[in-house]
Amino acid sequence: MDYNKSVQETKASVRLADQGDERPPGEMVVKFTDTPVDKPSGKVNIREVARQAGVSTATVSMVLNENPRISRATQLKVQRMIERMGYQPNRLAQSLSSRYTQVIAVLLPPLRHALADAYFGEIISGIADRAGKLGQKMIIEQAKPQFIKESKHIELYERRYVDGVLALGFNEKHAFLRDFAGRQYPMILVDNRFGGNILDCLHCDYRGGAEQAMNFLLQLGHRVIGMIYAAPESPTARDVTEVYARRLREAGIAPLQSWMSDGCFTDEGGAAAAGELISRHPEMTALLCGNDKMALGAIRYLVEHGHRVPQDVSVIGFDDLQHLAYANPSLTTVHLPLYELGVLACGRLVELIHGKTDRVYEVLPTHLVLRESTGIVPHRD
Amino acid sequence: MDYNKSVQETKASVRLADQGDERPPGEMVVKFTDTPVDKPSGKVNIREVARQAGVSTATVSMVLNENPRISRATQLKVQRMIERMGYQPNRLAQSLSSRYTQVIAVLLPPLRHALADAYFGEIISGIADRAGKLGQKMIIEQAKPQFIKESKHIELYERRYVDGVLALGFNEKHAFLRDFAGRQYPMILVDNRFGGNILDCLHCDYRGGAEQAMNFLLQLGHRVIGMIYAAPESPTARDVTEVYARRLREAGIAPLQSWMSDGCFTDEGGAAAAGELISRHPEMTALLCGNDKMALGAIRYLVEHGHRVPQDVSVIGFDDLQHLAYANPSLTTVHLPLYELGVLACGRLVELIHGKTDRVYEVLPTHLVLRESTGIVPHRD
DNA sequence: CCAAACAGTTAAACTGATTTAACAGAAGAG
DNA sequence: CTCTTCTGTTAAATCAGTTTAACTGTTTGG
Repeated sequence: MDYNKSVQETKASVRLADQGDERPPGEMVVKFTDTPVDKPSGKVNIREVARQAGVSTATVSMVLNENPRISRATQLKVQRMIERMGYQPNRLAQSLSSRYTQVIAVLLPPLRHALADAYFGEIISGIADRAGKLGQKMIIEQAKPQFIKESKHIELYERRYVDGVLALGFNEKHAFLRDFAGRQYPMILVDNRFGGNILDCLHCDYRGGAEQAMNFLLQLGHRVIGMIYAAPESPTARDVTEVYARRLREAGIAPLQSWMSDGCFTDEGGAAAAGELISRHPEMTALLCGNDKMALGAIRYLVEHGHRVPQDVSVIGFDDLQHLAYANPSLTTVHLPLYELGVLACGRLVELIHGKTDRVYEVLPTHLVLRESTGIVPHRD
Repeated sequence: MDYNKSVQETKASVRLADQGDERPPGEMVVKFTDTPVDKPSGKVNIREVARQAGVSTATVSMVLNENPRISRATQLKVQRMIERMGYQPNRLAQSLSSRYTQVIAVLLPPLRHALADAYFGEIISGIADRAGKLGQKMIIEQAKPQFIKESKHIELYERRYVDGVLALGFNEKHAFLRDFAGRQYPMILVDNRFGGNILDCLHCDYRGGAEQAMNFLLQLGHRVIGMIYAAPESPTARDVTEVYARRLREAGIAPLQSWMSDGCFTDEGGAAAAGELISRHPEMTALLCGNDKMALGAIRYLVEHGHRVPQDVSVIGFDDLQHLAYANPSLTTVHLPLYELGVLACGRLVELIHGKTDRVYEVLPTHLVLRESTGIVPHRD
């Protein structure tokens, strides 16, 4: 039957007038007006497009979604009409009826200014670029205690805000991550791993980076090497301290517990830790730092207290943040491919969302970048 | 319809149970006592809640939206049921029928790693915090050329992705901003203004900051003061150069065009510009820089080429980025209240979205932060 | 030549909320 | 003892899409 013929010319008022008489459900009633084909005023929706193109909304929807069951002729006809009317599908309606919101969330720890942190910024940059290419929008959310307490991380899915989450800067202490163990809600833990391999995750090769850094310091002749670590509950952070201790022992050096100090991943913490280590062990000639910020703080402390870097003390960081190449002295550091990590994480997450079931676990290679903050061990009498 | 039936089956509604229908009570009991009130399986939607609570979906919706027309008794009854069933309204459906998506977008310029930039990060941090408190989600979008060409910035509204946009890091060169002049789409230009006051905007008091910086340098005895600027198409950036030139003239100094160089807002650019200025004018004793990054680059160049900072050359930046207090030397800089700017911008945007019509235009106070990169003019023979 | 397979399209049933006009019942006014 | 007003609640329309079963024609196979 021709669709056009089945259309009845009915006005809204008419329709209301005869609503009493139990129309058979099969009969379709469509408003039909004699307006010109183009209707510049008012919002265009799929029904309007369908009417003007002389097809059903199902057809328009299928054209929109490139369903192969639509013939080339119909496809062109509808596409032209979409073009002419400047129609753009309402994505709320699309998401409501399809299974996907096309939005992912980036979850950050509740640090004061997490977004101003170059470490997170670099990863998010990668995520954003990839998300854009995959047609995903990205929302950013900070996991404040209140947020977790109210299970807002699950609400993100349940209320259909997002299809998936990328969690940055969390570790095994963050118990809420266990809510994702069932894989009911697509989530990838970025730049860390989780005990028992119960979560999908991706991280940089901190172990390899630490290995390179320690080899370099040992080659330069350093023996009394301190370590400014942070977040011992983080597996990747522990990787660094483990390699640090192992390489020292392998070099015939017995590291003391007092060679290590917690710098809390901050500049202030790094400075304080450096102060502690140097006053405990004035003979210390090198410091391995868990991130660039702490390294910066450490250098700041050392220089302020009359130790030259690198002539008296060498310092190595982790991260390779952009502008620290411009610090004075510029920082020798382990380069972490944070941008690439973001890109990869986003891609993998979208795969998970679309039903891929393989456990995500990848480790991205790192390498040492030599700059000015390291030098050969000073000769002392 | 089935709604009425379900009302009768509900024990809670005693009032309704004995109304007109004259059914034998046995029948009602038999029918539905085997269905527990809680239905753990399957998604709960508003219809399910309404049925279990013995009310209509309209009532549940009104309870959800705290409509005062609902009686206290009904409100409590429904709220308890919502609690019991763990119901959470689908926000896609809510947004589809209400006028609001409860999402705002942060639009960033197409810089390589804009998100890793502390300047943007600080503002976004403020936006995120405020947005969270106002129940808004925040999506982040980079305005690549392709994005603008395809009018995706308008699509954000038309396809109901967002209710409003905060534009960061744009200036008068960015023609797409004119699309917002009609105020049809709520948008606030953050940390800049736009010719003819045709856009809502908020920015820091660059003029006042520049004034303080110049006064300080002049007080220290500096006469030959260079300026590393950037983005001359940006009104707020021009504020700084204008004040720079004016204050010099007011101090009886005639600044040359060659005292200024473009540093492109980057470390590299700052270093290059410093090199240019110092080689053109070896007698230069101070540099005013348009942002902290360029100041950092400039210091780096100077130190590398045997100029001591601040003994030979003083350097002042703009921004007051967190970690530059830990640089060596630490940076004297004009503090911009970027976090607060973000907080305010978000608040104002939400007001616009909710129909406020006053033109937004505010200027936030700035102040000079004294650190180590500035000192009195060196004595030369 | 008839039945089965196939291609293209549509009607109708979803998705899950909000909103408005209508309505029933109680209270207050005359 | 009516008539009006006020309150609280509901039915039904609406937002704007997707999806599926069913329904035409048209080929193709036996």
